[in-house]
Amino acid sequence: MGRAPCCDKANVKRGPWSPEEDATLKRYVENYGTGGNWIALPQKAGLRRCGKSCRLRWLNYLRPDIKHGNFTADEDQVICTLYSQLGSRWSIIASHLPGRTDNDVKNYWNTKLKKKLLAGKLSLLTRNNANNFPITSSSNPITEPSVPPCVPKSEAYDPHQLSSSQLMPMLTDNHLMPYPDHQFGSSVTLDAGNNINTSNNGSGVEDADQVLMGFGFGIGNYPYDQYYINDNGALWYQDKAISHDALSNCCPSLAADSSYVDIKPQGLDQSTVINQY
DNA sequence: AATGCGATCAACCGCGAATAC
DNA sequence: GGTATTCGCGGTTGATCGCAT
Repeated sequence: MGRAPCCDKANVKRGPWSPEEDATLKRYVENYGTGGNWIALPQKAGLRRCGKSCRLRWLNYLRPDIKHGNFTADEDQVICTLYSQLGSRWSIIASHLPGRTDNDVKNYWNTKLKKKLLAGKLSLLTRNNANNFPITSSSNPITEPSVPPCVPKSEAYDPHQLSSSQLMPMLTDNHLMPYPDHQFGSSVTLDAGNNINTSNNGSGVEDADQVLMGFGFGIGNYPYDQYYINDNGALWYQDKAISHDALSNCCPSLAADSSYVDIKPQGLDQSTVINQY
């Protein structure tokens, strides 16, 4: 047996809302509220609409203090930063932008912001703005390292946009050190205070684009799905760490960052790096 | 002026989560 | 504890608009 439909599709109107319908819905919600039941609302309000349609119309268009269009540079940066850390959690991203709806942010990202980034016209995740969000690590940093914020600590860092062809040489075996016992993954959750928490999920798998974007590398199609970047800037792929030499070749200012952990000459293993730095 | 096409964005759909019974 | 109902979310669709040809 399939899922019961939320309304009688044959008897509800679909498509764009008329000004009269908008006025009816607005008047009803302002006078009586939703009553905690969107499904029953259209009948009470005298609308031939599905309850879900009413809810969407109210939340995305009619409710007070909604802003449409004209995203600012600051808002761009917030969206990029949070997307790099959370992925397509549009409702959470929108909650950091007063007056913006998840639908608006999603549309803006899909139609404009993504293209801006691909064209290299927008920088991603500086350390300063990364620290503006209430992101905390929820678990033991040794066994369950956090992913975001995954940027080095120096204030002098400028985000880089690297093409895949620039990045790939960093990720070849010639530049990697093997640590076969360690693989990490993470998940992102919200706590009761609506703070973003990251934690290990045990899978050892990350979305490569997401973390690389968080590191300032821009969007690309990287054929890698297992890596970890620690809070101090050590960049790992699968169970290996990228060498300082490799990083110097394609991302000099990041390699020059004094807080970047160059583990190769020191012969450190991953847990030591995480413990010490 | 007519047509084609890409960009935009409002709206819909289906699913999982949360809640009610 | 199980089932039904509702909510909220993210992915997708399709109508509309503006621009190029």
